[in-house]
Parts: sequence; C-alpha cells; structure tokens
Amino acid sequence: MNDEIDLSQRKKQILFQAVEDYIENANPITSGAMVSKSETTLSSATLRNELNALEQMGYLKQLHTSSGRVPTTKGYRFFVNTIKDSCRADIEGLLKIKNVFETRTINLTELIKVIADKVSEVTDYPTVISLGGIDKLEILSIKIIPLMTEQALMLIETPRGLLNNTLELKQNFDEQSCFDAGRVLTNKFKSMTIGQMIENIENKHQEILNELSEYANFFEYVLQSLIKLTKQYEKEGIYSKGATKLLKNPEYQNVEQAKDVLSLLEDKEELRNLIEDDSDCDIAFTIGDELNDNRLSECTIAKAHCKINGENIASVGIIGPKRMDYAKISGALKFIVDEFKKTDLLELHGNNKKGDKYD
Amino acid sequence: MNDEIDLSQRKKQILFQAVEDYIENANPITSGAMVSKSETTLSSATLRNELNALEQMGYLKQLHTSSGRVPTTKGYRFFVNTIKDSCRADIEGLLKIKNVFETRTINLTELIKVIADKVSEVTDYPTVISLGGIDKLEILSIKIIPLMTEQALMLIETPRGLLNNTLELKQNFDEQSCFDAGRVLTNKFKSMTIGQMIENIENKHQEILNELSEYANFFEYVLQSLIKLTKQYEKEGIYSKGATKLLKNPEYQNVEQAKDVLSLLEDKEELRNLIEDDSDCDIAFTIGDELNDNRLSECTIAKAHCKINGENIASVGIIGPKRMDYAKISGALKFIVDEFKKTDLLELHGNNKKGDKYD
DNA sequence: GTTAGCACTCCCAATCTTTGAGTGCTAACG
DNA sequence: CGTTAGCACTCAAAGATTGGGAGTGCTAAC
Repeated sequence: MNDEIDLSQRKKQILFQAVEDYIENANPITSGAMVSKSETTLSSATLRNELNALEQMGYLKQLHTSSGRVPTTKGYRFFVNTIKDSCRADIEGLLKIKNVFETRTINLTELIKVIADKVSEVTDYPTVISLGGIDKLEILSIKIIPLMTEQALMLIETPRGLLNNTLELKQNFDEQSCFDAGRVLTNKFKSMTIGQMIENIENKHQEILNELSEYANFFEYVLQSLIKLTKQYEKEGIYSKGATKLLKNPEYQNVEQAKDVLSLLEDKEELRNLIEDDSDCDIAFTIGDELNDNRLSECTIAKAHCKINGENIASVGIIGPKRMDYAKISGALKFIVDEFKKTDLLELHGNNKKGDKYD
Repeated sequence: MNDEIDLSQRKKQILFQAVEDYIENANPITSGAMVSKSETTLSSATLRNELNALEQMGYLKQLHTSSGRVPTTKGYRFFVNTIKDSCRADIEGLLKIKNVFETRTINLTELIKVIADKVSEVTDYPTVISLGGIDKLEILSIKIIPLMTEQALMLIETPRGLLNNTLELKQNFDEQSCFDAGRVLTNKFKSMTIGQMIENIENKHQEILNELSEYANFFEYVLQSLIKLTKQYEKEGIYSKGATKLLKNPEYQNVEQAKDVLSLLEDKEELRNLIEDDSDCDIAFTIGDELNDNRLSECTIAKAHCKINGENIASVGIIGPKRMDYAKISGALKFIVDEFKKTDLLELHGNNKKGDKYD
C-alpha cells in the first residue's frame, strides 16, 4: 500500500507542491503553472516527465488528455502524511473557544454546541460533535425528588454533570421516602458507572430487590428510566453546524452532488456512525474512497477524539471537500483536543475542590 | 388590493386551473396545454384572450414573449384564498403523529421535535417548530436540591413540565435549608407566571428580601437563574428538520439560489423571527414578496399557531417554493393544530387528575 | 538527465442556424 | 358581441461549426 518510499526526494517535492497548489486554487496542476509559481529551476518539460511518472504511480490523474492533473486519493494521502505535524491554526478565532472552556458551570451538552459553532466558523466547514454515551460515567450520587401526581425526578450526579429523568411511579411517595430511596440507591451504586449499574441491576435483580427491601418499589422505575436515558443520550448527544458552508466550495456547485452530503449532515444517526470510531489516535483524516461511501467520495472527514482525564468524551468531525485546507483543520482540531486535555470535568461544573462532595 | 371581485366566474376558473397545473407540473401555463388538459369547451384562442386579460390584471406574468405564463404572487394569493378550506391531508402519515400526542410523559421539547420530523416527512418540505417562551408559564411549585460543592438544582414545576437549572450558590447549604427555601419560594410565587415572578422580583426587590428573611440568600441566585433560563429557552425552543428536501424542487437546482434559503434554515435566531408572529389566525400562508425578504422571494411559508387550552404553545412553519402543494400543507397543519387543541398539557405529562398536586 | 521544439489532443467559448412552441392580432363566423 | 381559425411574429433552447489556446507526449539534441 505505502510505496511513498519509492518516491525520489524531487518527486516528493513536486507532488507536495502540486497538491498544495490544487488545494489552494482548485485548478488542475499543469507543468507550466508550476514553473511560474514555484521557485524550481526545472523546465516545464522535466516537470511533465515527473508529473507523468507520478500519474503512473497513481498519485495524480488527468481528466482528459491535454488537461492538467488532479490529485488522487493516494495523492492527498501523501500530502496529509507529509504535513501531519505542521498546522496553521487561526489563533484569533480559536482563542474565543478557550474562553468557553473557562466558563464554569456550562453543561457539557452546551459546551459541544458552542465548540462546534466556533470550529465551523473558524474553519468554514461543516462541523459535527458527538458526545460519548453516558454508560461509562461514574455515579457520584442519586437523588429522587417527588413531583406532581405519581411522578418523581431522578437526579444522578456524575463528573460530567447532572443527569435527570422523570420516573413514572404509578403511586405517590412523599418527600421523605424519595429522599431515603435516593440515599439507599446512592450507597448501593456510588462509584459504579451507569453502565455497570444497569448491568448490575439486570444480573442481580432479585438479590438487589431484597437488599433494597422497602425501596424496591422505586427500583423497577429507576431501571427503566436508566435505559431510556441511555438511549436518549445516544440520540441527542450529537450536534452539527454549518452544513451549508459546503456549498461555498466549487465541487458542490452541482445540486445533485451537494444533496447527498447535505442530507447526510441532517441525519443524526448516520452522522454518529460516521464520526465515531475506536481509533486511538487523536486526529485522523479519511479521504474520499477511504470513507467507503459513494455519497462521500468527494469528501474528506477530519476526526478528533477529545479526552478529559484520559477518558474519551467527545468526537469532533469536520467535513469538507477532498481539497480541504488540511493544515488549518489540523491546527484547529489539535487546539480543541489540547483544550479538552487541559480541562478537568469537575472544574467545568464549578467544583474546584475535587472530592469535596457531600450528600 | 383585493380586486378578485372583478374577476368573472370564467376567469376565476381559468386562473385557478392555471395555477393548479403550474403547481403540479412546474411548466409555464400555455393556452394549448389548457385546452388539452382541462375539459373546457373553449378554444385556445379564447383562452389566450383570457390569459392575456389575467396578465393585465397582475395574476400571471410571462417570462418572455412567446413563453407560457407563470403565476405572480397575486396569482398564488388568489389560489390560496380559493382553496382556503379544502385540504387534502395524508391521513396515514399524520396518524403516526397522533400516536405521539397520546404518549404520556413526553417532554414538550421532545414533542415538537417528533412532530417536526413527521410533518417534514409527510409534506416533503422543511419544517420548523418554535416553542413559545417560558415567561407565560404558570408556576406550580419550586424546589431546590443541593448538589455538589456550592451548587444546587432549582426545579420549577409548570403545566408544561419541569424547568430545571443549576444555581451557583457560592456557599454550601444543607438538604433541609434548600427544602425550606423551596417551600418559601413556592408559597410566595405559586400560580404566578415565570414572567410575573421575574417582574415581581425586580420591582419589589427589597420588600421580598425582607419577607423571605433567612432564605434571602437563595433569592439573588434564583433571579439570575430565572433570567438565564428564560434566555436559554428562547434560544433552544426552536427546531427544524428536512432543509435539504428543498433541493428536490426544480426552483432550487441552482446552488446560489438554494444557498440563501438553506443557510437561513440553519440559523435558529432568524428562523424564530420568521416563524413567530402575533397573527391570530390558526393557519396562514405568506407568499414570495409578501415575506419582504429577498432571500425568500421564491418561497412560501405556511405558519400555524398551536394552542393548548387556548394558550399559544408552539408555532409550526413549513417552508417551500411558491409552487408548494398548498392543499396538502394546509391539511397537515390543520391536523396538527387540531391535535394540539385536543391536548391537555397536564395529560401530556401523565397527570390525568388535574389539580391533584401535592407539595 | 535535461530541455527545446513540435505535433497532437481536446476543452471551451463564441457564433450562427434551426427548430418549434407559443403568443398577439385580425378577420370571419354564428 | 363573444368566439375562433389562421397567420405572422418572437424568442428560448438545442445543435452545428468554428477557432483558439492550453496542455500534453514525444523526440532529438545538448
């Protein structure tokens, strides 16, 4: 697959410049233009030979005889691998994001929206952020508050903030029973994750029922509620912004082409599948055919995984044409990933004294 | 303005058929086509005379000599006024919506999303729903629950469900103080609206501070929180779906034209301004120039105001080309409005016994 | 290995032509 | 007087033709 080693130093340089120029101007690469633009001492004939060789090797392709050449996916891939570590961020725009991180007591769901908005603004590409599911969240405490007829609110405190959901109790409970039930549940499930709690409930159902004795009533409702909550977050924790910015690019002047991508950007479920993956690396580009989706054959997706305290919290995706500004995107994503790394979830919610909780 | 009275019965019929046909086929109306399609006994020459007259009167216009005619805004307006009461709903699709209304304990914010999704699916046009602000909501009770360090959760029960927001207390309070504070606040503000409560707090600040004595501490935070909450709902209570469906229409085959409308559909703030108005009527169409927005000169917006117990709860907007299927849209909107009318908010939240609240 | 030179390819834009759908007008008809 | 057949006129849209020019590949000379 990777035969970039076969490339002479000169070929590498030519290919790099060719792709770079194409990304900037969207004009097919020609030997003549390269002579006049770059500071090369080579003649156009020599460049033609080299470009021809690069085409044979699959890095470039011609649209027709006597047209300039355009990068193939392989060509873009070479380019991306080369610039991997050089980024060119719009510092000014990104600094605004920094402020957001420093705003305390911002809900994480809010946070990703603000970030997606800003990233899309700075990069000028559609941006998607998905929040990880809640199943890996640690439970800090559980509270139950009676509401109007036969309902109660279940509150679960987690390092990522407060989860809340209404319980359908089918029976009235008073303030005190609810309070006690919450305390019992907290004692039982504290410092498990939501996922573990569900698993635990499902596996040791009877056992726990006995253990919780008089609060067993709540128990069924809590389980149902947790499952509903998990599904809901799966569905809601995804946000996208700036879809129409795609239309600015010359590759989407044709409505037919744009339609596919735009409707994909409207479908949260598909977006989630697209953005999430288990890759370990912080930032990755997937180019054109590499995406294995006809609708996206002319797109590149840049993905980044944001971690707080080492835990995967959110995934950011930037969707653009293959001809996207890789260095800029790379810079923006690196910035976001770093900001997340520096952040402590508890701080996000205004708790500067970790571990100093009370219940 | 309205000189539809001047139209002979025959002209009305011709104009109606002309617009109807144009809406269906997007082909300019020609005398020849009208003869072959409709069961008229008139000759094409006579129709030409009539069409010419209708053009003089401003209902139709020609794109150029020797082309067929196209409806003007005035022509569409005539058409809409004529079909006002005939609707042609996709009953099957809409019945699915009915089920949603019957699902209890669905959050109103969730409800509008599901409805927008379905309406967009059934009509095949972008659909926007905005939820009214929270300021007119009646307060049923206020609860305060202590959370982790120096924070508490404020819960306000309203007929539209539970509002919640985190309070930054800057000081720890125990379970009991919070509980008591909630009770005091409830007694003071119960059955006011959120708006009245804010107003009240702002006007009689000192007075209330004295009255609440030991819970005065909470008071400032509650005020701030309420204001924040009001703003937040203003921003969040709007949802749109199906923007890309616009691209199916021949009038948006040109990216430049589509871009404007699509980016408008992405901007929640603009959408809100567009959808909300104070008009009393349940369903209204605003056509092309009537919208007073260049970007929308080729669009029609259908708006409906949904009321529960007489109170304006949500506004639905359907955006399409001027050539939209008015009868179908009208049917769909009427259905939604009626469903809302039949709904009791308390029932939505699972309370079948109204007034049977406890605190 | 590099490059000047040249034949060759083929897109693109401009121009022109043709076609035909559709109109407006007029004169005749019942 | 409303209706209609007939005809001249208009004009967009779709081909056909053309020339220009940008770009290539190849070859032969450096």
